[in-house]
Amino acid sequence: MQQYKKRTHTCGQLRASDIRKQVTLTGWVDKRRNLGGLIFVDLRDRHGITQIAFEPDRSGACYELAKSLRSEFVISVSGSVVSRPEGQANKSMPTGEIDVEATELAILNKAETPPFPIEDSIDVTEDLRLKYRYLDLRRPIVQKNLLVRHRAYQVARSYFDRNGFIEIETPILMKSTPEGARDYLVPSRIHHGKFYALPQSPQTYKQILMVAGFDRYFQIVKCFRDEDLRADRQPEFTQIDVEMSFVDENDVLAITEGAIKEMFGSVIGVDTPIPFPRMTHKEAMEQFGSDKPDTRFEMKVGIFSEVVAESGFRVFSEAVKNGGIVAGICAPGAATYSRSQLDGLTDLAKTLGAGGLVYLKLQGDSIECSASKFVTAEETKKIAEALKAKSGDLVLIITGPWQKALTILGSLRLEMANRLNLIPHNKWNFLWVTDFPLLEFSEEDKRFVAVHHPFTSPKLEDIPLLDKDPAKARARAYDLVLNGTEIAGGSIRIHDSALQTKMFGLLGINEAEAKMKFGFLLEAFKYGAPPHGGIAFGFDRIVMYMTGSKSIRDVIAFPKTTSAMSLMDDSPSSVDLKQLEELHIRIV
RNA sequence: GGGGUCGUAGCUCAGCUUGGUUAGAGCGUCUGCCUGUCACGCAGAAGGUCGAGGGUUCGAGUCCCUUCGGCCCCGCCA
Repeated sequence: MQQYKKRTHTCGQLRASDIRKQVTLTGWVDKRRNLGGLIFVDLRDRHGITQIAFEPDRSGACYELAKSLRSEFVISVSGSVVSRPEGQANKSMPTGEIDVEATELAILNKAETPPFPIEDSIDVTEDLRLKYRYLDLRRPIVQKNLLVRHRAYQVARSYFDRNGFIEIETPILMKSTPEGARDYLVPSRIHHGKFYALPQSPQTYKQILMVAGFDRYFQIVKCFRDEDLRADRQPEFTQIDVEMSFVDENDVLAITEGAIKEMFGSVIGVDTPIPFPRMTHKEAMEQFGSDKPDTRFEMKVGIFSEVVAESGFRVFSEAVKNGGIVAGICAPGAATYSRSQLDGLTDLAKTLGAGGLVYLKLQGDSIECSASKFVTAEETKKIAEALKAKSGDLVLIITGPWQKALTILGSLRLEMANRLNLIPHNKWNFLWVTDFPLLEFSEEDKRFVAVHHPFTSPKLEDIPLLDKDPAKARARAYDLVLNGTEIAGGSIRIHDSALQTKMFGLLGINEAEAKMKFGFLLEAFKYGAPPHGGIAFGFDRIVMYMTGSKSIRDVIAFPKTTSAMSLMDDSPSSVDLKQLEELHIRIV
């Protein structure tokens, strides 16, 4: 260890107005340029870069020491701020008008050559960045992302505080509950054979906080889900969790809109007009083939089942007869697609679960149909009209059950929009999707499962449907969508013990099981539960959008790979047998 | 669980189709020269378990099998 001079300024701070000041800077050697009799060093900290000049006649002994400097050495440099010679200013740098002419140099730590350069535009594989995350995090662009994240935390906290919300921490070690995502389990040492779970969300706790009378709660909180990963999904992620008492949907939506407006406005200067447009789940599906529609571009889905209900083409008529739909999208200007491109789209549709893909190519007055043997010219004309297709367009048609056919079309819509470059990247399209179905039938489990979660209230007018036709019941649930990504979701909850018990029954959870798994909540509801509802924001995704990142990993300091590994510290990892014994666990 | 794609020098990649001298390039690194560079310049050098294991073959970076890992997607994600 050595004594060294503490910095008087940061590396992004000095300007021409500081000339003749004696200063000390500390930081990392970003670049060194040894011109023989003169050495330049770019010194970097998180605030910026300042050029240090070492001249033999003025710098003396420290010039000799400067010869040994290499990339990423940590140094402390003292000297005077000088103006650069005429014509030598670097206009692309904020500090580019000055140099610090060194008179003292202390090497605080040497460094090995990093496996990749510490700069914004690097071309390396992501696993390397993740393995050396501490070096990746030195890169200005990554630091900027985390600064945006920091600003977003602060704005969110301030907003909810000002609006009367109370920040309360809920347990990380909690009871494992059925329903929903797979839990991460934590074995109990004290209680033989028993396990905690890490929260998928603080859902039950926040509802109980409402029973406790806290009225308005929020928390910026880690959630854990042991499911497969994606570019926008990590096993542990951060939510802004919100719950309010004595509210309806409009109250929650309004608070959320305020939060989003403030966050996007004050963190990245994007003005978001509120209130956001609303669309029912049915509308979203039937127009965009998605429950999180990207409305930055049109190419809406069109359903034309009635046009082809009597078609001689059995694929069409049978689909309608079986209660399904025939629908399509119109890709503008894609009639030039080659056979192999169309085969590629057909393959894509099939991997998404379609039986096949029928297409129409419109060129001039003629319409070429891939099923022209069976589909009449009259029918193709009507289909083209239904989708408002023009000459030069390509129509893609999918048949099948409502949900499935529309979902596939939704994927094709995004695929074609990407291929045809139809997505304007400067738009911020926020959108509420409401009136989700309450339940959906799980073929895997042969029972109904909650679309949102088991505590979501049905729409009041749909409560009678719970007995007659549960699949038709709609939920008091809402999702906030930004440019085709769900960034928040919530609902008005059930606050009545009897209705909650009924809901569990519909989900195939019998009374004994409900009591065992959720007894504490049902019990709490018996002691004066206020009507309540809330929402949770996908914080990482929001920051991803704010920073223009392509992956959630770019806005998380220490993310995991798509196989849920941390390459830097190599977790998960094996543990000592002794640890397992203490936990009464054996690996099989 | 499934599909796609990638893995060769510190890094980014070429070589693989059609097996055959000593596996190449750029960047970086190291050494020398160089007093106004900022992608410094010039000259030279070092640097490889071709992800791992097995197989076919006289011979494998190249062909086959298995496996590990990265990324994207489907399923999954109340």
